[in-house]
Amino acid sequence: MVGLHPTFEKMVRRLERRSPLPEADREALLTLPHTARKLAAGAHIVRDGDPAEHCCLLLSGFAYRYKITGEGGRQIISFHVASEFLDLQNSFLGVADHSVQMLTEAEVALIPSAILQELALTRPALGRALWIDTLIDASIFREWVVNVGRRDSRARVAHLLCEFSLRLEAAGLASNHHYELPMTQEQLADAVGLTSVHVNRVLKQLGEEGLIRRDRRSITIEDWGRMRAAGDFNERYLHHDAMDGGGDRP
Amino acid sequence: MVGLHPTFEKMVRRLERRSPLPEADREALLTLPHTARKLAAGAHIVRDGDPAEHCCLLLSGFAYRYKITGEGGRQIISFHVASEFLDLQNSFLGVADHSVQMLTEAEVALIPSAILQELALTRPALGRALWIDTLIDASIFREWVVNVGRRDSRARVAHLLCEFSLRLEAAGLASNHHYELPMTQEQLADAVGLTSVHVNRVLKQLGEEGLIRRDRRSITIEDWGRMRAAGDFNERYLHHDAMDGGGDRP
DNA sequence: CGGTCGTTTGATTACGATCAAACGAAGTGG
DNA sequence: CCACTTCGTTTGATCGTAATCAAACGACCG
Repeated sequence: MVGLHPTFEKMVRRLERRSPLPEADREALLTLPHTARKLAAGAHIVRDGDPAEHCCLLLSGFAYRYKITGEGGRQIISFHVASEFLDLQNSFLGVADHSVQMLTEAEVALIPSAILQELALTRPALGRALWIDTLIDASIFREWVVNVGRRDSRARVAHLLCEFSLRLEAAGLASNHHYELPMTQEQLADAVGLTSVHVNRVLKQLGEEGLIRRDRRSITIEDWGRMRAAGDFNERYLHHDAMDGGGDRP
Repeated sequence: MVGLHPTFEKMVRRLERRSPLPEADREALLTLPHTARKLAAGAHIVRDGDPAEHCCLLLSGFAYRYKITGEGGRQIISFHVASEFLDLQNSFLGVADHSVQMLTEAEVALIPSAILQELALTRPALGRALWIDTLIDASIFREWVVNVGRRDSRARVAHLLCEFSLRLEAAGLASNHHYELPMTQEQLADAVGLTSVHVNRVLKQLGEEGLIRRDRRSITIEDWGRMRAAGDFNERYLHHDAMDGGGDRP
């Protein structure tokens, strides 16, 4: 470990937004033993069925999780931006039940699962913060079940674009509902359970309706109110607002 | 609290299957302060938007989580059987982002979130066991995203029936792939993102193919191998096999 | 300047939704 | 005990959204 990547501090700040950390815990996170690695777009960090030996912190770039069905279809399960843990999910459960792949060129820090578990279980405040982090992931999964299960194509795509807008903004990668989509329409399609052809048509329609403007892969949500309505989007599930969790007794 | 409901012990055994607990932790779980309550089918234990003050252990019966879309559609997000916690998900995140409703008449134990959090954070082995519990929930959510996102109607229904078979068996409520479905076809439909009419047709077809036999709401999976194939079902995501989590260092 | 990958558009198909109605089982009250 | 109601299941007919098949177009790269 040579020189600490600045994203570590971003990660700590992100965790602290939910649950304050004592100085010692912050320090423990910043001195986490790890191996930094640079990965090309498309590289896998975990494959379905792998033993989960290390947990992966995304230092830069984007990644996504997915599963492949028996028919060969791909369903993308979540997207991740820098400063997020890719694998707290798998690392407590011996074997990975899904794959994680880089969406763009990216840097990651591999942290031995055992070390992170040790920290999470012996430092209550840190345990709480990390637990909340995985619960928010789970909350997003739930919303995605709803998205692919009960919304029509227009709403699905609009919903995803709204989610990106808020998550990228929180990560400092978007402002004024304007951002660069780091993925192809095919990947978008695999996230919302449609075909890329149909996603393309929906994007076109959203443009014609004046809800979004596109230029290459940059997206601008022109009318947030109508877009929220189109996507049946309610940001509560992101739990971006800080959190006391109803937990600290008076 | 008068007399301990036997399901508490079942819950402890369930948690221990994943991560062994010291006697003190087991004791702490069994002496958890709580309010027992009997609920009618259809009663809500949490509503979307409620503050999450207590965590709910299901003592008997069945329950499910769901969200309602702006269009009025309902998506069921998970089902739960006795001895499962209904609300570890919400209880660390101040506000519930989905509703939980009883599928059948049921008994529940309401446990103050703060108490459970306290235990989970100060007792490492217990924290680990509960954390794994929520991670398995999350794993099921991921599989459901795949199910509704990328499988056709026959596979979706078959998959859900396979999942029930294993989960009910683990809970002692099924054997030989035979069990009583505790829900209507409409609820089934809302879980797989189809209409009840179509679910009915799929069930009929699965029967004609000799994959299942039905009598009222009892289901028998006649040919587990073909049913698994039909549902593209791989039980790994249930993480029923015990677990060391790759975590305990040698 | 090809060559590859992703986007865009068109034509046709098909799966599951919707609308509608009959049927069956369980529960209620006269 | 039998009408009567209610809720869930089953079946049929038609409709519509998104999939599929196919091809052209555009951007970026070696």
